[in-house]
Amino acid sequence: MASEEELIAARRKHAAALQESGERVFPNSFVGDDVLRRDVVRIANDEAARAVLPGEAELPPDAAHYPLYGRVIAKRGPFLVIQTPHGSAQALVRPENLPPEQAARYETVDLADHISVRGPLLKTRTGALTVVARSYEHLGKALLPPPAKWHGLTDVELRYRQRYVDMFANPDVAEVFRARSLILGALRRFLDNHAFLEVETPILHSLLGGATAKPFATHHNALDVPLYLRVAPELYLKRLLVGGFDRVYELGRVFRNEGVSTRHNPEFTMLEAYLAYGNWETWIDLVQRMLREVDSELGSAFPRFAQGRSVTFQEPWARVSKREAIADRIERIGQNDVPPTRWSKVLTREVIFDADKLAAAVRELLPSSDEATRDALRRFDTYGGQISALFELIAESELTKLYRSKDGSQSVPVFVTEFPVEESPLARKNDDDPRFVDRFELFVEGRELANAFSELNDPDDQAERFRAQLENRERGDQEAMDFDDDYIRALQHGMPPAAGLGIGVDRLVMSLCGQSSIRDVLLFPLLKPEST
RNA sequence: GGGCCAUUAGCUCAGCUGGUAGAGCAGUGGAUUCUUAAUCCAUUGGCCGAAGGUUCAAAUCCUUCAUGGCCCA
Repeated sequence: MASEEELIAARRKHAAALQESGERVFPNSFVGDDVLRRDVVRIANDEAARAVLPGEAELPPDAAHYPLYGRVIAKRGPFLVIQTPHGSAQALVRPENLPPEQAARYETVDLADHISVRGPLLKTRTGALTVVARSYEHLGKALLPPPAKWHGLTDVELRYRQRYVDMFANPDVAEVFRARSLILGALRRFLDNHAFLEVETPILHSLLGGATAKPFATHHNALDVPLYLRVAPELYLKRLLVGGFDRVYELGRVFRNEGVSTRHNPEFTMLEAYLAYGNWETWIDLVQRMLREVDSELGSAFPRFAQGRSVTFQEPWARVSKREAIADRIERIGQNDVPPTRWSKVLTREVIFDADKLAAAVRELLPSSDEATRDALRRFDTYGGQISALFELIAESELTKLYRSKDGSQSVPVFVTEFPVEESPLARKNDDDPRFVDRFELFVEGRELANAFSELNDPDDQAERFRAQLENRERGDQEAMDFDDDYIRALQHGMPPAAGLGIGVDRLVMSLCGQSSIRDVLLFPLLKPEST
């Protein structure tokens, strides 16, 4: 008997035997004592604490009994290994030491069942802690067989589709999600401590805005209106600045109707925070302090995630304009594996910083460029647009090589500034150079992790930008924003000078926990429906 | 959207230029009962992702499709 059906049949047979013994297959009367259980598991995994346990010979007859309950993950001789949220510990179960009806129930135990034992603690001959079962209780049946104990579950698709199995079969996986929870808590703690108010704004939007992205469309039946799942909470959060909340943040899900990849999931978690009476440079300071605090908290609770990382948050971060980054990238070819580029023939620092010379250089290289490069450079026919395109084409991928820690062993986070006004429809223009907006993006390990800018609070300018978005849409841009009349009205009531920050929380968790795929930091990443 | 790779027992994997499908774990029966992937003996278990094609013969070669992974856009 060993096809899947037969494996299940064997377990159902055990379940039936339990039932006949007078026990429920899925009882619910057990109440755990997690404080004591936690102690047991702590001692089991702490060599110094184990050392003082008595051996079986010196076990006093009145020794205190401790509980151990959870999922049975291995049977070794007379021992059961029991998995708990705090780690694993083992129990020594000798049927002859149990009341007969409990011994009979122990006969029905299968791997992956939930059980509980109570008994004194002792040190085995090999120095391991064991709970000597003086009582045994069945708590719940697993009707399906668990994955192989040694290899765990490695089939990636099965891991994502059956995350519940992945979590108990691969304890490292569960650890990432505990770390994720801590990171979210640390972000909240930092913002709460800096007078930010956590708010919740609508996820169902009737207008498309706050980011340029394709939305998911849905429909409200009773009102008979079309709705979108939000692509960003931005415009609602800024309405709150008008309303008089100086510092707000929202940590929540946004939805973008795009492809999936190692860096993209259609729903992902975004932190957006807004502060009034400050500007984008306020965020340069605050976001460094915030991420360093989060990093430190993670490092103390989960040291393994802080070790061997390719990026450090604790050393000074880099800050460069896109023009400087392009110039650095050209000038440092050959250093630290920065590769050559055909653009080095026409680009020098002088050319990059001169609109006319840059345009001439682009004209020179454009005809011999591939299609993707030509598309990128033609997207915005302006100096700022070309700077932005060149940054993405040649500099962005090299950031981790260009900006390093003091000893060169790790990359550092990089603030990239200088965004053309055309690609920042909600950001305030720079006072000295209106071709650009007051904005940065933060790159960590070459991935865009955060984005911040001074908020546009001039309603007339904002209305202009919305109109430009509508023109983009007429030219076929499916990601263009709607014209939001109510948002303009809000700005007309006066929004204080302000700046906002957005952080891709999933990408932050990826960097902090050393995970290379976004699916490894999402409990249930989007997959195509299982075929039947 | 493009390229490459994968899909064989519940899980993890072998299976050579084509010749009737294998192991470990798990399961079952027994032994053992201080083990650390427990051990020992015996034993069960397969639509070889799906559909076509080539062939005397296909897990193996070809085509298409499905699902997933990695890289690129």
